[in-house]
Amino acid sequence: MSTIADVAARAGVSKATASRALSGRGYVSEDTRKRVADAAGELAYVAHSSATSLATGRTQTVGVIMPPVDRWFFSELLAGIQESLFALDYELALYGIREGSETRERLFDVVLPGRRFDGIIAVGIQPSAQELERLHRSERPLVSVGPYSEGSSAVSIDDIAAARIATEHLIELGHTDIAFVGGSTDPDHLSFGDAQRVEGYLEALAAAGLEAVARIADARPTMPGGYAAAVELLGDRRGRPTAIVGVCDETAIGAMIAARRLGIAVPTELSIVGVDDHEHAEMFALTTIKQSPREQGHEAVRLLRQQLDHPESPRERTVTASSLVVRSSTAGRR
Amino acid sequence: MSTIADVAARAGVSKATASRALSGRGYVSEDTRKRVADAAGELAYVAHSSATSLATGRTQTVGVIMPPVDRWFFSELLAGIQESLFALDYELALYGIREGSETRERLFDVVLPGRRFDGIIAVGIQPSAQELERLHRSERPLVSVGPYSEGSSAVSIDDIAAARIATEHLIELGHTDIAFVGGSTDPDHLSFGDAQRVEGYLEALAAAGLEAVARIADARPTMPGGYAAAVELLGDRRGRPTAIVGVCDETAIGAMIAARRLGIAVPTELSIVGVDDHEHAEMFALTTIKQSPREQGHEAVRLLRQQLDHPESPRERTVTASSLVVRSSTAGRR
DNA sequence: CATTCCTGTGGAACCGGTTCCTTTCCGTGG
DNA sequence: CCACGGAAAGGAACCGGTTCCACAGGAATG
Repeated sequence: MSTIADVAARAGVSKATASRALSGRGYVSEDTRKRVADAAGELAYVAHSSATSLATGRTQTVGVIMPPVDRWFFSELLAGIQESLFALDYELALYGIREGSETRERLFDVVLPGRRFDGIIAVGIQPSAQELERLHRSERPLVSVGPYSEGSSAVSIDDIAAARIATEHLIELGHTDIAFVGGSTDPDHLSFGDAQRVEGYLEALAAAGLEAVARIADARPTMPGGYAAAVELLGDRRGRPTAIVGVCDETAIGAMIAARRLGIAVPTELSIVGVDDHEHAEMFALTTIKQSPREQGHEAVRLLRQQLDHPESPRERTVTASSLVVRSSTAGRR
Repeated sequence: MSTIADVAARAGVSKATASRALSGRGYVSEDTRKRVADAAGELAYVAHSSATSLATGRTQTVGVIMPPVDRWFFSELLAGIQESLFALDYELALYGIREGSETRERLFDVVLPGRRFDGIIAVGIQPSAQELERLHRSERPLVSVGPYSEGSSAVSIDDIAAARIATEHLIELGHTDIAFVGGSTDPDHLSFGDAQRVEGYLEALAAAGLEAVARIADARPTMPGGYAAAVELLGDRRGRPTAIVGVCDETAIGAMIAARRLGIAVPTELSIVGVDDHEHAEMFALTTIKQSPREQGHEAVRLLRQQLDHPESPRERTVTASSLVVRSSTAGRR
């Protein structure tokens, strides 16, 4: 492995000049620049990243803190972040967060102050006041995706609006008995965005004077979760709702499959609407609210870069639009 | 941000002693060690990772090269890798590979020689001879998951056996007209493991003297992919097969849903078997071949660590077992 | 013609750790 | 009593870059 000293020697210049020639900063004659470039090429020289980081104070790495990527939304988001970072020549250090706070502690106590990265994208976590304080002291810009924290940039969907629009769509179709699948009585078990979706559902009902009939079924935000919850919800033939709002498309699709198994026709006997526009939504002809997690990933990187390049620029908050996509899982109430 | 010099000054010792006290290497009196530890605690000292890397030549980072995590298998695998690396105090640098080889080139030309990580886990890619050569020259251990390359450790499922067992199961049930969903006529479009699954299917048929009736339907390894292929395959009422092997569970589930839509009863009129034991397999009562991608992730890290700690140790190849899980999507031929 | 400015380059310091080498001190064995 | 060995600690070199500063030479300006 060759070092910049080797390159300099071969090109017959000093280390300083070689460094300038390669980075393009400072005065170097065209002739010298070329000689250095050739020497570097011949030696297949690549700068040692740790040395560069130590000297410059920048690591060209972004830390991404994220829940398990087993949900479509997160995997798409990660793909978006990856694409954008790659285009900007940044590395991506991935940190998973699980239930146990052990991970989280170590992240904030050791990893962050280790100055391993220039900035952070935190997905779906709301840092505590103490954690925010640490972040702030570490002087590293943070962009959160999902929850919004004072003093940092954020990109989020308006989860309240999304669920409200979904619910309103059903109300407009004449439904009055609309259940929500995917809530949780345990607030710790409900992600920030999912909690807001519950809220949006309740808002829409209240606006239509239907708050009294609100029904929230617990379910994990997965297809089996939606399936199980729907089996229970729809089991009672007379008491069952005429429409369902799923906390996300996975849940909605699970409910849809449950309905089919129970012999309940969708959409004639039961309307279902989801949120996300999951890649499977089209196959199931699911009416849903479209989000673009991949684009949110791009946006998160854009915001982070803004702060990396211009540390004094104001924090921004991007709220991405969501739109209703009507397919064939919803129909007017008979 | 405090440095080790600050800690040393506060504890009244030299940098060298402070370093030894904190790392636990070399002679330090118990008394001094404690003073240094206290000083470090008071200053909330955390070593600068770039400085440590530069000095030691180790980055405590593992590069993970992986296809998009939108398939369940890969997201589980990633989760497994993450868990194990975290437990070992290693960072995880994630690199996505997409169709375009641009990513791949940059990876091998710039990222690898930049000595950003101590070792690599490559998932589902078969490095070219030239790439292997580079890897070898960079002296960084490689563990591949999936394809096996000469001179590196690998963890893989026996994909051939998996598909063979699935197909044999159907043959034992009396099926003779068994289609495979999820092949591809374009070999570039078929991952290494998926190609082996096609092979296993053909092997089983051949062993039963059924090679003449082999039918391979093109489909992407996703639920919609399986759905679309199955709709076409099952559309012809008289020519349709009595059993289907899916290249993976997603495809198999897609086929299952297609069958239901077409009014074909599973398993009485059509048996379906998948490969993976996807988290949704149970909900669909899908008979399948169980893999444990998460454990494969753990295993990959174990193999890598082996090489990091003992560079001269022989390369290992782990082939994880797969077992048939019979649920209710398969039945004897009527 | 003297001053100033700008370009091009090299020497040396620096980033923040780790580690080699040396010195001092003390206890032990011959 | 002296030689020796091991514990404890410090000084300095080193890892491989970047950048500050000094300096030389030529062009432009007054």
